[in-house]
Parts: sequence; structure tokens; C-alpha cells
Amino acid sequence: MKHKTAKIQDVARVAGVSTATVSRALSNPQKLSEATLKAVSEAISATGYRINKTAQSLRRQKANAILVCVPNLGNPFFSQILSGISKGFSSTKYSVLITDSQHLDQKEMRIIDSFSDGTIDGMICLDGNFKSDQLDKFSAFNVDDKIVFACEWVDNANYPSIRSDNEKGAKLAFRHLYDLGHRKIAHVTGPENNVLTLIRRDSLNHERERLGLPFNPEWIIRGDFSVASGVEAGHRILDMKDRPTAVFCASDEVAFGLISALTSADLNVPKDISVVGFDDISLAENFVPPLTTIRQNRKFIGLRAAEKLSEILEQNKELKNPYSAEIVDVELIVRASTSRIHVSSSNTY
Amino acid sequence: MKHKTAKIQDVARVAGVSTATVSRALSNPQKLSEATLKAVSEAISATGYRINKTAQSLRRQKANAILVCVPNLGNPFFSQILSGISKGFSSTKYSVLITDSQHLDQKEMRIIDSFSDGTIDGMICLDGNFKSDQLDKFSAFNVDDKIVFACEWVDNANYPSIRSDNEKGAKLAFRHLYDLGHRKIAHVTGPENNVLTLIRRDSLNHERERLGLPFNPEWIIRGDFSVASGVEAGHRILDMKDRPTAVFCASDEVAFGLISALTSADLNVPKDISVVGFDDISLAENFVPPLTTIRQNRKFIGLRAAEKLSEILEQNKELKNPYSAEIVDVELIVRASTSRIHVSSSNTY
DNA sequence: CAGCACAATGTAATCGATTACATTACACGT
DNA sequence: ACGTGTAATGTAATCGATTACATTGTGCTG
Repeated sequence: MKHKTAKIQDVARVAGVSTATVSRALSNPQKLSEATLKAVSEAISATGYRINKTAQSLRRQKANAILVCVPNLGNPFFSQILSGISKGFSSTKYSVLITDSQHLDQKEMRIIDSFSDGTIDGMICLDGNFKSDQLDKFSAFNVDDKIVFACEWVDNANYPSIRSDNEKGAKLAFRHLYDLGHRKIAHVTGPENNVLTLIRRDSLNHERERLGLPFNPEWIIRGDFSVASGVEAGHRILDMKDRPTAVFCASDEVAFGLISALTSADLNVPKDISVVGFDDISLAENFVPPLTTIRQNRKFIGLRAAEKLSEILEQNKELKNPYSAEIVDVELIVRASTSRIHVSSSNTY
Repeated sequence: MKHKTAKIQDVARVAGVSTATVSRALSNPQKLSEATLKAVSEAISATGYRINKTAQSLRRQKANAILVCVPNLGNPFFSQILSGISKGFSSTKYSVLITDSQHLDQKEMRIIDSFSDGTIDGMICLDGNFKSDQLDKFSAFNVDDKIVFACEWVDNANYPSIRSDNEKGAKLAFRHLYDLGHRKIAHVTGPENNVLTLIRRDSLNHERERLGLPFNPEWIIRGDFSVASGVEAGHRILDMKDRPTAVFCASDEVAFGLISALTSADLNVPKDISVVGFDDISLAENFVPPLTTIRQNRKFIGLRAAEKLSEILEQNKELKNPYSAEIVDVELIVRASTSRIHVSSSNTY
């Protein structure tokens, strides 16, 4: 028994009104009399009517859907953000689409296509890796004002964004190590062309200079936020003649990899080397040892990004500050992977 | 300079043909002459035409979108599956929507609504927690044949599914511990109403009985796949008078929490207690100690689920085996969290 | 060369909801 | 009693692509 689902015509017939009235009952109920409203609502129950969103979208020229562009869906870092975004849209009429931009060539054109074929109304972009010619295309196709960046962003481009206070995070991490007596502090960065890599590294270098600490270029180790790059960095550090006494990692995963490598080589964290992460992913608290790290409120960032995009899409008049970057506070979480510098491991200097 | 995007009418005018011809050029090029095809394709470039998928969907009565229902988007376990699913659909015309079913009441009706309002054509469900009355609704609304389960599934319900060989996984884990000399083997389960919990626990119990090992009901500890429940289980084990010498955990996260709790209490894993996980999430390899676990190929499961749903949605004739469960092989990955039983920790028995 | 098959293309209805504009009816002021 | 404003509702065009059916033209057969 397969019923063809009822359409607005059927409801109209059953209620004894026109389709216009049924439509109004749904979107402008205050324009109708009590009696008609009741008749329509009964007809809707009677027929089991469900609105057809495709027809509605076509007529209204609005998809009621947004896209989340994730640099790498397989990376658990993004799941919390996604969760926040999903929550932020759960009480709205928007559907949430996802796409993995990692191995997507011509990603900017794919995105533009989704806008121009009417699939999406807006986008939250967790991927800050766009070149200026790609952004120019966004402008050329008039989609640039329907994009919000979250976590990552693009420098020198006027897009609204929600992001952590990375500068403060790096500074907190560095100061924490400094306050524990560490002077030889290494840093495992993110990938080279990444805004987060830059801002965290710059903030760290700035603090180091300000405090007049020694600098050894070897101590800035290229990573890519992954566990594997942490392991790799661990091996590099083990090989150094002038070993740092503490390492600030650009992500918790890097810190895990690093600790794993150091531990396998019979070094003790934090006794021999202190390690600080960045993110405070759920496992950080129960790593061995529990990881000292900078907490980013990823779920909140996702939620706010969703709210911000909603505002933009629903706006009737101009927003006051459409292009502002909203900076979300971070927090130093001290656990057991850092400790006061051990005498034997500190060089005189 | 805001261009109204060209529609099929515009292309038709520029190419000097009818809209029908343009449409055919796009979907049935073999029906047109070389010359017209060329004219149309030139007109398309000239006008910058992009098809309007909303109009296409309305006319074709097909959304070209699928929904992935995730029990908890914030749980990194699902990110790999999502990544596989996304990859599986990346070369198709389907968009991928996501929804978090965790705190969604009437989730089955929300899903049915998405089907009947034309938002989606099919669904991949990672959430096996549906009661039979909810499934009955799926049948009543004729959407039951457009759903594929992945990882989890529903017992006694005829849905296609892709899932790991959980039975074998539990058996491999148990046998591994047995072969290392362990006889007192505990198990931290998943949440009570979960199919994975059941199948893994049953498989374990079955092996235990088969091998005639001692059973202490205390050794079956309720968990919920989370790190926190692993920590909790760790405390329970520490309090036992008759401690197990090895623990098989229903997930890697549980194993991490457990190891973390045991280590904090100055027990050594694996020397004092061996621990096996399940999943082989990316961090397992670099935990301290590296975790012995059962590898599930989550990305592959996601990919296959995508392929299976595609087949179902594109089918013209009946599929041979629409309701089959596809079982994906699992693998025991031996790392450093398990070891041969230590004499001092083994009771005579 | 009539008749027919078939290939190429056009005409117009259609998918289902929305909404500008038209109509109706009733209330109120003069 | 008549004009006028307004609330409630209806009529029909519209969003943009698809496709059943109609039409045209070409070549081939007997």
C-alpha cells in the first residue's frame, strides 16, 4: 500500500479552500481567519500532508542548506566542531552538508557550483588554505558574503570568522614552561602554509625574544598536526646534541606522538622533557602522562559559527560588523606532562 | 556587477535551439547531432550557465542527497567512517547531509520527514539504536528500502548493513590473551542496549566457556565506549579482591581510560595487567604503551556503505541480495599493552 | 516516386509551492 | 444610500528543468 504523498492541492480540496490559503496557513497564519486555519490544519492531518521542500526552495530561491568544508574529515579534531555546527543548526530549517576538501581539486569551483546550482545558501569553512585567486573567484561569483570561517581563516581577506585566541594560547604555553624554569624550549609547528602554524609560531618567537631566551633554529621543527609528525619530531629531538628541555606542540596529537617516541627511547615525560599540547582533545586528560595543553572550545566555536552564518543568511538589513573576527578565549590546562625543570637535564647557561 | 545566473532558456536562445535540446545535450548527448551539441556547449560557456539542481530535483523527483545519521558527531570514532562515506559519494552526484541523532527526540520521524519533504533519497545509519516501533514507521512510510546500516545494525530487522566481524574480533582478543597465559580475563562492555555490546560480550563468553575458564560476574564491567567509562572501570578493577590479569575493552577509548587509571594507581600495563582495545583508532599505535587492539577498517566500511546505498538508489531492477549483511574482516594488532602473564600476578588455579 | 522508418528537434505540460494581483464582502463615515 | 477602506480569500503566473508527444526532414525500399 504505497500512498502518493499528498500535495498542497489535495489539502486545499479537502479543506475546501484554495492552494494559496493552504500556503498562507503554513507561512502567514495571522492573515487567515480562525475557522479557515482550523479547516486547513485538519485537512493537513487528514491527508498526512508534508511540504515538498524542493518545490519550496525552487519558488523561494533558497536552498535552506549550508555546507561545511572540512580539510580532513578523518581527523578527529574536526568532529567536535562539526558537532557544534550541527547543534547550532538543529533548531533551524537548515540542512547541513559536508565536504572533505582534502583531495578535492578546484575546490573553490566545486563550492561555487554548489552555490550557483542552488544546493546551498552558505558555507562554514574550516579550511583556511585558500589562495587569493581562489578567493577572488568567490567574489566574482558573489558568494563571498555567505561564507564564515571557523578555527582557521585567511589572512588579509575580509571574511567573518570565529577562532581561538591562538596568540594567547601559544603565549600561555610558553610562559607555563618558562615559569617552570625551562629556557630551552622547542616547538613542533603545523604545516607550513597554515595560518595557525604562523600565528602560534610567531607568538612563541615573540615571547622568546621578549624574555631573551636562547634560540636554536633546530628547535623549530616542522610538523603537520598529526601523530606521525609528533613521532618524527621526537626522533629529531633525540638526535639533537643540544636538546631542549621542553617542547610546545601545535596540537595534542603531535604531543602524543612526541611523547610516544620519547618514551619508547626511555626518556621520561615530564622528568626529562616537558611537553605541552594544543587543543585539549578528549584523550588529553587520560593520556599517559595526562597532557598539559591549551584548551580550545571547539564545540563552542562550531556553535557560534553556525549562529553567525544564520544571522548573515537571515539578515534583512546590513549587519553591524559583518567582517569581524570573533576571538574565543583559550585556557591553559596543567596536567602531568610538564614539570619544573630537572637539575640534571638543565645545562648551565 | 551582479549577474543573474543564466538559465536553460538563455542557453537555448544563444544556441538558437529549444530548451529541450539544451536539456538533452546535458543528459542525453548521444541523441543530438554533433553540430547542435557543439552549439549548445558553446552557448553554455558563453552564458556561464550552471544547472539549477533544485529545479532538476523537483522535476525528476529526486533529491540527489543522502543523510548520514550519526549517534554522536563529537565522538572521533565516527570521523573515519564519515570520511569513507564522503569519499564514496565524492564522485557521484549525491550531496551528503549529516545529523546527530544523540539528543534528537522522535528521530525516526525527523528522518521520515526528510524523506517525504524531498530533502533526501536515502540514508546511511551509524546508529543501531532503533526500537521496532520506530522501524515499523520506516516501513509504513516506505523508506525502509532506502536505508543502509553501517558499523551498527538492528537485530531481527531486514536492513542491508556493512559491519565488522565483531564476533571474530572478540574471539581474537580473547584468544590472544589466553595464548599469553591469561585465565582471569575481564571485559569492559559498551552500553547495554547496543548490538555491538551484545555480540562482543557473547562471543567472549562463548570462548570462555569453550575453553573452560573461570568466570566471575564482577569481571564483566558495564561501560559505554567512552574514555570516562574506561577510567571508571579501572577504579572498579583496582577495588577487586580477585583481580583479573587481563582486560578486553569494547573500544580503544575505554582501553585508554583504563590504562590511564591503572597507571595512575602505579600498576604497570602490561606487566601487572594486559589490556586489549577494539577499533584501532589512530592514537592506538602511539599510546603509552602502544595498544594491542582489534583493527576495524572504518574508512572502508564507510566507503562500502556509500557504494551499497548508491547501488540501491540507482537500481533499475531488484538487487540480488538487498538485505544481506556484509561482514568486513578484522585483524588483531599486537602492540605493547599485552604481555605473557607475569608469575607474581597469576594465581594458582 | 509513394510510403515508411527513423533521427533530430520543437512545443508545451509538468513537478509542487509561493505570491502578485484580483475579487469579494463587510463595516463605517457622511 | 453610497463610496471607501480593509480583511479574507481566490486566480493564475512563476521558479527552472524535464520529457511525452508532435513535427520535420532525410534516406531507403519496392
